Amino acid sequence: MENINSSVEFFINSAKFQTKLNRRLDCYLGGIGFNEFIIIYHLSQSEEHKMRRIDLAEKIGLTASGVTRLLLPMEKIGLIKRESNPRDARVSYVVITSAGKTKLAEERIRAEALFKELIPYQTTKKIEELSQTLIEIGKNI
Amino acid sequence: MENINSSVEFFINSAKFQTKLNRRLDCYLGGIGFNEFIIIYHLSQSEEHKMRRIDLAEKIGLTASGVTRLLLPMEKIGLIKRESNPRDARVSYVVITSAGKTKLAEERIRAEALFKELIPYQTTKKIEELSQTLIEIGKNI
DNA sequence: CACACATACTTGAACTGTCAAGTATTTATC
DNA sequence: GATAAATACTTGACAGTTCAAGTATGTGTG
Repeated sequence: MENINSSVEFFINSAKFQTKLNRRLDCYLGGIGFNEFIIIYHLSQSEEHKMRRIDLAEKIGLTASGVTRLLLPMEKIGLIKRESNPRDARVSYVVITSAGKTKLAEERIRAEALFKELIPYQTTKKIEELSQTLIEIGKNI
Repeated sequence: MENINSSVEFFINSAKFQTKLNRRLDCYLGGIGFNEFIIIYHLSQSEEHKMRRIDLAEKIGLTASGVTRLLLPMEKIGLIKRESNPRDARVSYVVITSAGKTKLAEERIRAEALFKELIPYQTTKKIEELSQTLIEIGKNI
């Protein structure tokens, strides 16, 4: 198969993969969607457990408005809260709450169990390499 | 970094990658979305250039209802048409029209140009490997 | 043959995320 | 220090997709 053709097939495969995965994850995780999981995951990894909305958007690949809308229900159920920046009134930080941390710990176990099930044992090594390739391509998008 | 953790990161990366790509593609292609492109692509690859809706759904990873709704506007602008199956009245085939083939040829050039731009030359080989791994994992979802 | 079950598709209601435009604030320039 | 441009975020209108339920048709079994 020629090169260019295989690149089209790759992007088609990848779209299918993600569509199916999102659907599976959204009903698999307990009451939160995959993107909500990703948000509390990134928050927990960040210094001081807080991030600016715009940085969160960049981190997860959504638009700023997507983040605004995603955070709304998360704030309502208390997974995150907002905190203002005294030096810049435009900014409002997203802070993970302790309820959010608890939720993350729970869902992380579920997510890891699913991922382990999905990834065939012998490809575990490849995954890290492939992950890196996705990051590389992602930079160009 | 431990294995399980890296699997979480892989799925997070992959989600980000796809979110960004979809956004980019949907405004890049001329008037059709990526999924519409994928549909006419698969139709053109299939025998007799037609498929059952349910098979199309499986092929692209959407639900049956997603396909119904995606095809509606495509039929309206004449990229595809429907054809009934004389042996089974439940089925309605999706057939690519000649306008659809023309559109595919046009958009395929645009898509290939973008993909070529996105994929760094030296990773072309890795892409095929990645593609294969995604298919493998996709089977388990 | 009748009946239950399976399959193919569609539809209403809801959800998620986009874009474009709007607000508020900060930074840079003259 | 006034004004223009940039930045951070929100909002209204809308597109795309899901789920659950509904319709129509087909298949298998006693």
